[in-house]
Amino acid sequence: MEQTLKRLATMQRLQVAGLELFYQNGYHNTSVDDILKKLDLSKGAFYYHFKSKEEFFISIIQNLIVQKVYSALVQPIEGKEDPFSIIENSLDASLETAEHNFFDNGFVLSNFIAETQGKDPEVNTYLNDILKIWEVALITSLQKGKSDGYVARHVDSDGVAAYVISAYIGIRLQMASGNAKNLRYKFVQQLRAYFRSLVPQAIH
Amino acid sequence: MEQTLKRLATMQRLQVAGLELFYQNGYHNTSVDDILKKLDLSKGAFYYHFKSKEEFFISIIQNLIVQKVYSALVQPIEGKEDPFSIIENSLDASLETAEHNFFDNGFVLSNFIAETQGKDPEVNTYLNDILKIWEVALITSLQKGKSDGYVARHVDSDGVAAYVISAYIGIRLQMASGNAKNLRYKFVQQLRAYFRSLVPQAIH
DNA sequence: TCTTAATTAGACCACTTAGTCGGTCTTATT
DNA sequence: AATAAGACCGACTAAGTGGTCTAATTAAGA
Repeated sequence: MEQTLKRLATMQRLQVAGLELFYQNGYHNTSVDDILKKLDLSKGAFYYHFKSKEEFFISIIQNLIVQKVYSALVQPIEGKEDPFSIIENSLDASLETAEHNFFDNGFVLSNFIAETQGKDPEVNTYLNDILKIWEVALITSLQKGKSDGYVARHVDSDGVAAYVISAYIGIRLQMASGNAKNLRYKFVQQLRAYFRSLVPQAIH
Repeated sequence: MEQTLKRLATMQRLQVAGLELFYQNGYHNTSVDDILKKLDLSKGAFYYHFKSKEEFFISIIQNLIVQKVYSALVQPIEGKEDPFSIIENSLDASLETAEHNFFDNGFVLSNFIAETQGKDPEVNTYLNDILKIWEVALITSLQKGKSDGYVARHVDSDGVAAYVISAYIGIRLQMASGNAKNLRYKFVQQLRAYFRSLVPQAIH
């Protein structure tokens, strides 16, 4: 019992430090030794808990990254109100934390997807699965919004979801290169203009 | 004279092969030897023409990538017609070539920007400069569109440009993970809806 | 043809990488 | 206290890594 706790604690420490370094320097550009040095641990410890660097990365994806994305982008839009406003709010909130994070390096998910494209197909799959979760949540929210009269009937929910995801990925990449505050403001403005075109028109 | 030609030819061969491999496997995940092996050249040849791997990469960026982006995304929107339709056309055309490229790994520029974020600040700067060129072209086009009556006066050209770039970056990343054709169609649909909200309203 | 310079070959160096393995310490069980 | 299992250490290996250097080859000009 105490044992398992210690085991999990060490694994968690490794994963947290690993994610931080992978996110900062990229997966291929971060060595296992880098992570170990940061925690004053040894090779033995690492390979006792994980059987390879890749498996380690996958465990990070499935434990930490899923969580991050879910709590920041999926859960907030599971309400019953106007999809457009709750989506806008969740994106804006997420951009705000990015803006105030001095070491922001872009959207974790899209960075890793870009890096593992072609190479590392297995890892890439796990990452895309997370994107898919977000996509489904968006689509669900939009569909419900139709029944509730918030979203125009003719709207293609799939298309809107893909477009929203695209825009978010792109703006995060640009924000990481400076001028985050300004970009965030512009983004929300345009997102709003876009959403306005998808609202049911008042009869006149 | 013959010399210079040969020199340039070899450099070009190295750059083309380098870009291909960097694009496929990432910059950090491609060794100089990989490139050399592909061309049956030796270390000596490489370091005779380029003084380091990084300088080599920068030369690729400034020769090949600039060209690619310019001819695909900047030049096509330098017309005098409706900005929205020429922008839409240039993006669609660019997505079409991506769709039909079986080895599409996403948008070259954004992939490299993501990879060199934090690490490799110099390289990152050169890449962002190219994005900037595109941004300026978009803004110019939109501004001209206002005088010509294609774009509503109240529109924030900077914001629209940033938003268009974002969306394009994001959709390219998603397209690389399969289902390209469908995504392209959805993207253009939504882009059109968005643009409609930025057109001057007919007086009624 | 002889000389000189441009270009390429490839052995070599110092260093880093992911992963292994025999051993050690620590904790739980009897 | 004795035993066993869990957790960790750190030297080591084999395969790369970017980059250097000398020698060989090729082409140009006299």
